[in-house]
Amino acid sequence: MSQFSGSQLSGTAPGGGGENLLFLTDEQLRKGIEAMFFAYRGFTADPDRILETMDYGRAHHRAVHFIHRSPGTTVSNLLGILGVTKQSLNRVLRSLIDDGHVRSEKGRRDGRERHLFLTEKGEAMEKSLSDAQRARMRAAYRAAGPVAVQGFRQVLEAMMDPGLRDYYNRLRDGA
Amino acid sequence: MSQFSGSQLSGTAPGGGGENLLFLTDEQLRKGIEAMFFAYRGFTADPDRILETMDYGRAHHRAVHFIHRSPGTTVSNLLGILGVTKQSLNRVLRSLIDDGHVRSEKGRRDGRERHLFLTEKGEAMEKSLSDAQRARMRAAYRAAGPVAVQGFRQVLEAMMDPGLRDYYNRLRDGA
DNA sequence: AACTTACGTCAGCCTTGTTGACTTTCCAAG
DNA sequence: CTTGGAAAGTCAACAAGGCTGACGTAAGTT
Repeated sequence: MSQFSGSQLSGTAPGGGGENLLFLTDEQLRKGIEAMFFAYRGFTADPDRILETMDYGRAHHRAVHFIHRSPGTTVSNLLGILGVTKQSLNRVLRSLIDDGHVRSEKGRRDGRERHLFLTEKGEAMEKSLSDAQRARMRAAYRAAGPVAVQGFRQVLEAMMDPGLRDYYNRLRDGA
Repeated sequence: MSQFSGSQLSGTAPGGGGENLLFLTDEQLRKGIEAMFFAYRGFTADPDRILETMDYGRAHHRAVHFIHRSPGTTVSNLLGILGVTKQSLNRVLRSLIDDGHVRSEKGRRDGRERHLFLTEKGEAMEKSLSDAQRARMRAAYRAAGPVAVQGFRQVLEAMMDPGLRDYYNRLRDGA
């Protein structure tokens, strides 16, 4: 019915030479804030359900995701990405290593560093988690269409803190 | 430089009559997942900094946001939106009421219900929190442009759980 | 009168974050 | 070679914010 009431989203200034001057009312921004809140709930819901069947939490998922993404990454690198203390990360890493999901390897160039890898078992777990999460992403992408997806990524990127945006882009361009 | 490497995002099937058949590789979906993760960090960073100066956390922010949004909402309504237990919400609500940020009013039609409102003090706090959050949203929206914003909202909406999407749309159409 | 709903609250538990302190290992600069 | 500092691991203690279970009370509903 009133599905088009959503298109009060934005516009260019009247008589404003077509430049990028948006009318962003507090209400429109509030809707965006709520969209982030509700969408993030959906975003984490599927993996959360799987995780709780194996005594892990979101913290484990995050670690596993980024170790999968950057095999051989170091602990301090991971600390920077995840933005937690080493004590907090260590607890999570400890249980992942003890359960045989993650392997920690002393650095050859720099012996202080530990390089982190997923074991076969860990890769399997990562796959089951990310399959669930990707399924929802795929459905959302399909429903919204390619143009929307492009915009989605642009806004999210603009929302990141600069340091993390750099990290994100490094991943993006394949590292 | 390689900013156009991001446009491997999606496409329609070759020879596929222009329908909505997207090529969504696991890699592309993974980028979306990471974008959500990093963007959400940015999204909460500013209010988090303010909250910690007043002994509140994200849980308080969420409650205050939705009470501001729907003044007079009931406890059980809020429980549904936030997806937490009443014990958990009550702890947060208790402190907000004790500190004079929230007012709880016995329902006149149904005396079992408690209707929640922000006090003046509560409204002021809400404003300071949402000003910070909106500033980032506004910057991101400006940077990405109106078309991107439209897509951003579409994808997020498609990512929500159906129940929350309904709630979101009810808010959206002004309730 | 009996049942149900909405709310509040007590007690206890878990995860995941925090700080602070201390140790071991190891690279690198003086 | 020594020393300073970085990377990592660990111990202890604590807090926020989730959870379950149980119980009580007020107020509608049948």
